[in-house]
Amino acid sequence: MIDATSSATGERFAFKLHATDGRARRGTITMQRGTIETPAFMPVGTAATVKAMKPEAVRALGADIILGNTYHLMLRPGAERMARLGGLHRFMNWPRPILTDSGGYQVMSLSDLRKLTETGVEFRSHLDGSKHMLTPERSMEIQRLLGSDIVMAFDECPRADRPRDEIAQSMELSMRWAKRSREGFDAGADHASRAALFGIQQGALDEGLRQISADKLIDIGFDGYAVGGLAVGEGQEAMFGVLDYAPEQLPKDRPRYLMGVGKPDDLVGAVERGIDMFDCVLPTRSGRNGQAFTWNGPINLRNARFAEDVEPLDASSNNHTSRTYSRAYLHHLIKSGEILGAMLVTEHNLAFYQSLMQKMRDAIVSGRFAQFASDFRHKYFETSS
RNA sequence: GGACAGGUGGCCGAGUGGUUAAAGGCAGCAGACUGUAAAUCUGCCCGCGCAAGCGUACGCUGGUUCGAAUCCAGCCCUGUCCA
Repeated sequence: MIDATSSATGERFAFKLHATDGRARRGTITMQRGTIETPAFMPVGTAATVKAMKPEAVRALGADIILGNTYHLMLRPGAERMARLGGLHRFMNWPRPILTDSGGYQVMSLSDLRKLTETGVEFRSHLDGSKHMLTPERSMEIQRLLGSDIVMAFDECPRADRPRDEIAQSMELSMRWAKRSREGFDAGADHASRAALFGIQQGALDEGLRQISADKLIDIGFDGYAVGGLAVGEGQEAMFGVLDYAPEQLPKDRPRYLMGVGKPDDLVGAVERGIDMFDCVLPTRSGRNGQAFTWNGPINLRNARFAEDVEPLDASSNNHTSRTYSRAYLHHLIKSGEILGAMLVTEHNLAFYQSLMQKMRDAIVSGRFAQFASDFRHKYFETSS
């Protein structure tokens, strides 16, 4: 039984639902390093940094939790070294909760550099070609050495366009790995008494496979449940199709985490369907590439139309950067390859994402989520500003 | 005045007889990015045309040749050096 047991310094993991509106949920996750207001967006900090952002600035924008990555940190600086340095939180000066991905995504994204077997995955480092074995047990150990608060089970994230029998086999493998992840996590008793473990549902676009996967995960028992294997090229319509049933296949009293999603309109549609947590590289990566998210849709600040646009990105924002620097200036910085351009647009995008989550949380509490979603889409998909 | 070196598409710069509307880079104009191998990647980039295609192009003028950015002559210009 995976209960939200207390330890000496407070609750290990507790999820409380405060309000629902349709299928949308408003809740709070309480952990020793802090609370997480849901629906939550978690900025991605793969290599012990939310790129172009100081951690204190990430926090100031409203993030309660960020992501780290097992695979990348295993290669550099190394899990054992990280442990000697006092763990990821101290290392990067982020004292709040950190969720670490298990390396499962790299099984797909680095598919040319790895060999997959029942035991696990042998990676050839994209940095120096050295060989590294990642198994469910080793992934759990690395995440323990990092000092992760929310540990993700080690899974295989297949492309959604694979044939059904391949998807089925992959899902079954991920479920066997989920069991081994559970056992590996529990073996690190001291860490397990402070951290949480999430399972990851697979099954691509197949409702039956998704159900089997959910049942197996529930049988193993996790603190939270992720919907994995989406936003990997299937398109929003297909993704929403899965989200019409997948969240309800998972326990109501546990957080549901949609991994790797997404665009602002993806987030709205997913919250609408019962998702509580998200992470995505889009606000940070797009920020570095000159794309800014606005309430009137995304804009590409490289475009010539912004060269003399004195308007800020969002005059109504409570974020200083968003309402201060002109589009013309950001256009100039991005086109010039100046570091500050990446920093400012990243900050704006993260502020926009956190603001979007805050608005969704407020809308759920006040029972007007459907109206909010409708208004959001109306503005977002109108002709852009 | 003389000796070398050189003048290529917005810029830099390959190309030394046909496969060249002319490599590559930059700049420019767009697009993409979803558990980060990404401050990255892709497309367009002489004019007209939806296109097939047509027209104009490698300092200028003339010549050699079936064919010239490429060879020859004269001229103009730039750089370095010598007087």
